[in-house]
Amino acid sequence: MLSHLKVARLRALPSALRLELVEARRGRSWSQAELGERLGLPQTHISGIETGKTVPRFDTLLDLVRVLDRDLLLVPRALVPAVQALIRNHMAPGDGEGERALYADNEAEEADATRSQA
Amino acid sequence: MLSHLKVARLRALPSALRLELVEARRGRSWSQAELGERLGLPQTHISGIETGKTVPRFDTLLDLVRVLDRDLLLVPRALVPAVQALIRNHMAPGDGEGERALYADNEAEEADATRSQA
DNA sequence: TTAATTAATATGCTAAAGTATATAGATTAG
DNA sequence: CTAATCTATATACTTTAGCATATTAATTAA
Repeated sequence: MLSHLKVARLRALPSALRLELVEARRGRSWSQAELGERLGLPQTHISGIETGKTVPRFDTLLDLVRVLDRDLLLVPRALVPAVQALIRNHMAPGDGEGERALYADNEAEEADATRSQA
Repeated sequence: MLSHLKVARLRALPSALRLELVEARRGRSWSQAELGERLGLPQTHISGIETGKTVPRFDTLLDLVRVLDRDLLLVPRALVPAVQALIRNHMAPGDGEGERALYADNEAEEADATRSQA
């Protein structure tokens, strides 16, 4: 039964994505409190998201990335590498803006693999 | 017009995204229960997400789209149109799969509860 | 018609997101 | 040094995602 691979649930946002968020915020010289004000979120929540303490709802994360001039797009798996290349190409090499990587794959990160099946 | 509008919080996933999820699932001839089994989610939860009753956490939505052979990518705003074009181009016209639109912008969903109660 | 499948809804519950506040540990400016 | 800023953490509280279950309605087939 190899088609029964259960998806390991993330316990936090992928570190690459979190890094992107922090870099984008700092690239604008915004403090966590400043970013929170623009979103109507407390500074503590921004901290929790950036440090991986909480997994935000999709709407929360969407608001967050949009304030940082980004968007979350639904992309067919087959096109992911192409989109990644597009983004990398767009980012000037050695850009001081802190625009670098994009969040791509699972990375397993700190997934809680333990899930008792009935 | 006024430039700095407060970010209106989504009360549900954008309808375009929800539509994509439903079409992708049906394209694979999966019932809500079948999809839920693969994710470890109850059918009722799938229903709630698809109908806009609940906003899933990011990890939940990520699991969901990945089972449907898609991914959520963080894309710089300036590149959103290019990525959209890339996706549209990739979708062959008349493709048997339910691959059509992609989720793009806010759309001002609002998602007022459609109370079709009896 | 009956029976099975699919999807939506309702209730109750638990876990966690989200809010508000205060504060400690850094860092930087004075 | 003090003072201010930024970030992480802690506590308490409210809201809601998520889980389990049952039910309703609509569809589909026999």
